[in-house]
Amino acid sequence: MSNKLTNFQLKVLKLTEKIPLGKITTYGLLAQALGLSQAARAVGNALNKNPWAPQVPCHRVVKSDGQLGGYGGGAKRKLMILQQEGLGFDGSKKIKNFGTVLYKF
DNA sequence: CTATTGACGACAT
DNA sequence: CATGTCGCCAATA
Repeated sequence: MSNKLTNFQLKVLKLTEKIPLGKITTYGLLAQALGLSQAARAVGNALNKNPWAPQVPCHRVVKSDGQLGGYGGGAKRKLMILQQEGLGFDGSKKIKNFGTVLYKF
């Protein structure tokens, strides 16, 4: 069982798990919640290894400008899931009412 | 320990 | 508004 998670990963996954249905957050905000305001990249990497997906809604984490960002199963998958959760998209690339659906810690 | 990589962010052009 | 460049952080080889 070589699935060993670092402390950093655990923190990220834990916060991600708290994102309410129908809302989203950003990699940067997650990083800030961890005290690392500039570790957005590292956060994305952590979610990429998410061992408990989709139990941990990593699909609710998007980029700071309202774009989707990436997803382990493919960006398309992420888009569909978010739509199912009631989120709207602008031109199929940006989240509608970004500021409104954005969940802040 | 050093180098490379990657689901990012901010700014410049 | 679209693209490019630099900076940041953690994980991995």
